[in-house]
Amino acid sequence: MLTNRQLLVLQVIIDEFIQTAQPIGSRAISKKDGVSYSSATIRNEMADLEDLGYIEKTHSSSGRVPSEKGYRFYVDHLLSPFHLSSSDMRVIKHTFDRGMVEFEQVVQKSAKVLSDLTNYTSIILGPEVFETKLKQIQIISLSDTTAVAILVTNTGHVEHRSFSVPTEIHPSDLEKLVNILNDRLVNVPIVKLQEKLYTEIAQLIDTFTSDLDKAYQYLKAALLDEQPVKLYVGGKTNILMQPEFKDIEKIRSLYSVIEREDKLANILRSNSDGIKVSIGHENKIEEMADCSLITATYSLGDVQMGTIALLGPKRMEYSRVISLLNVLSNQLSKTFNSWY
Amino acid sequence: MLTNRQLLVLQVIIDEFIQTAQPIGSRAISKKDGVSYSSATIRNEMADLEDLGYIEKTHSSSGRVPSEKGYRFYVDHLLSPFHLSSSDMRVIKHTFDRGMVEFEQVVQKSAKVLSDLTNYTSIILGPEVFETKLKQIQIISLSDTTAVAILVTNTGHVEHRSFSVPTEIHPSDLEKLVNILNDRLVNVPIVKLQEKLYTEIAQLIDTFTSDLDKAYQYLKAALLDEQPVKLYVGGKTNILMQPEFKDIEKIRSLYSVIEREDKLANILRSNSDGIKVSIGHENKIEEMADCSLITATYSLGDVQMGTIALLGPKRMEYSRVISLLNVLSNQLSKTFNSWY
DNA sequence: TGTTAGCACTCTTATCTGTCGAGTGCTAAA
DNA sequence: TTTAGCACTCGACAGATAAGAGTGCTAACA
Repeated sequence: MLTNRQLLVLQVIIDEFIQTAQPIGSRAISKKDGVSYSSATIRNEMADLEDLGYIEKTHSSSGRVPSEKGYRFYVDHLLSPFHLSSSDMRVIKHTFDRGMVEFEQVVQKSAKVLSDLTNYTSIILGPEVFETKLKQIQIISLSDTTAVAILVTNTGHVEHRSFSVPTEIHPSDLEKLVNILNDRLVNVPIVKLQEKLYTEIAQLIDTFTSDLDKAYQYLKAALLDEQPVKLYVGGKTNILMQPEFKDIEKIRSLYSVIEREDKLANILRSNSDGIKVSIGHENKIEEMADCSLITATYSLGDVQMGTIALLGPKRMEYSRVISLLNVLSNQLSKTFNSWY
Repeated sequence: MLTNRQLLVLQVIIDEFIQTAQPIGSRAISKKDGVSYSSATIRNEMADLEDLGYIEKTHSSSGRVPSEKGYRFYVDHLLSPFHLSSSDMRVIKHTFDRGMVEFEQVVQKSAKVLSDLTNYTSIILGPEVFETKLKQIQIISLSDTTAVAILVTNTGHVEHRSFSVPTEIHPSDLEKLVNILNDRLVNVPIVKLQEKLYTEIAQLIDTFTSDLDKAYQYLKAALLDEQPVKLYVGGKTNILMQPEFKDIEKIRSLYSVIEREDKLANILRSNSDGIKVSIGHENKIEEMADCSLITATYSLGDVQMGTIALLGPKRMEYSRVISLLNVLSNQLSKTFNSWY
């Protein structure tokens, strides 16, 4: 168990390091407001904190910097509830007040606000098709040989696929087919689509002409194409401003992760609920060992819809960032719930 | 007018510098295959080339590097027609052979191929709405208060907007409205949509009930929202590998441009036809003064559809890159033309 | 017993110095 | 016209030195 004084010292070190990114010396701590001990006393405490693994030296005669264990402790026990500055709140309110009606727009603006306010990189995982249901299928012929299929979900999400139509398939067949599909598939969860298409519908189709079957084969291929993950990243270049990333190699390896949207999406998805903080090596991805990732979820009703996250150096303004994510995830949930 | 020997020396310097990124000395040139003069002779020629502004020294006793004027001359006069290696061709063919049917997919894969093959950053400007025509408008109600409007163009492009519907608007009104719109607007160029909506349609609506007018107001707002530019960027991190960008400041300023999609789109749009090379300060954007940008266009029939570009250091493999862009822009045009 | 002052020690950082080598420009000879 | 030779320039690199920040330890003090 840490003594009160040790807690104080640890807190000062981390608070200070978060601001300056420089190792903190005993003298600097003893001169801080609220600290009434001499530098020698502080030195003793620091030696103990180092033994316990909460802080580290960068070299044998340097000041101390927080270790990952130190950050973890800080986040778990030392975080004071933070009140967002009124200017922060104003910016957020202002963003959400201008009555946006489109999903992408809301998410994109949110990502921008987040990265602008924090100078970190924001990542938002768009709504999963999970639990969303099919509202309608439409097929529109563009020419004799091409058509575009449009799927609309109950959340207002639109997916579309162009596909080529062999000339031997008659437009009326397509139309019939779409009617069948709409009959059978409306309100089916998107994740069940594939299954339904392969069993129930396939059987039904069999009872019709072979022309219809051919049309079905084409449409099926178009509909079941893997759907890209919707990921919105804001402020990618903010990372470049952080002094811990003055090394090009680090930037390169980190960017190589950020560009891999599928990987990133998986990481974000792993957060089931609430706010989660991953510090340094707590991140499963080796390349993110120098970063912290803070994720929060937003939802539609009771259904979790997506994830919103901030990626920055381990030396993050945890308190502020967590408050911001809280406010923003609530805003997102509120906005979406107001729509449906 | 440059002598043949000067041409030779200039060519060797640029070829060599493109490969090594190091200043080239007279001795290195004289030892090259195809050069049968002593280093002293080369030195004299180099002094002349420097006076003429084609090459520069990095310091008073260094080897020479090409100047922008030198690159310009190289691109205009010294470029030998380059034949793509068979492996390059294979990669491209392989990408386009797998029967893609969707616009976004094709463009995205193209961007990836380009950046992978060159280790530069590829930028593709998606099809402009210019000249595309409206194929169909659909409105699908999601709930009592929300609906999504879908526009399909003759090029298979799909745009959608969610919007909220006040309860006083009856679904049947919306339906009527859509029928009117489809009647009047199908085959109207997208760029003319706004105009038409404001004049012709507005008048027509006036003759109906005021309910319809209200629905129209809502729909109009949804349809006329500014449409985002479609820009696909591949291999952003490739820039980090170039030795000329080992300085973080340069990366930051360059990335700040790449992230500004609207700005980037404007630059690409300025290329009207064929292949265009912008070297260093020839780029209007100050931040791109250390880069070269090579753009090519692709088209549907006679109509120019979009632009495809590569961004790299001034020290680019111009010959290969130009060939690649040629092949790829043709492939794109061919693919799209085969669809419609 | 907890706290503090003092001091030797360690390590980083910046600056300066001298040396080496690559490359040039010029001159004179072939 | 071409080339060999040579003095000169400049950057890169390796030590050397000094300054400064910070520590750990010991002894004195309350």
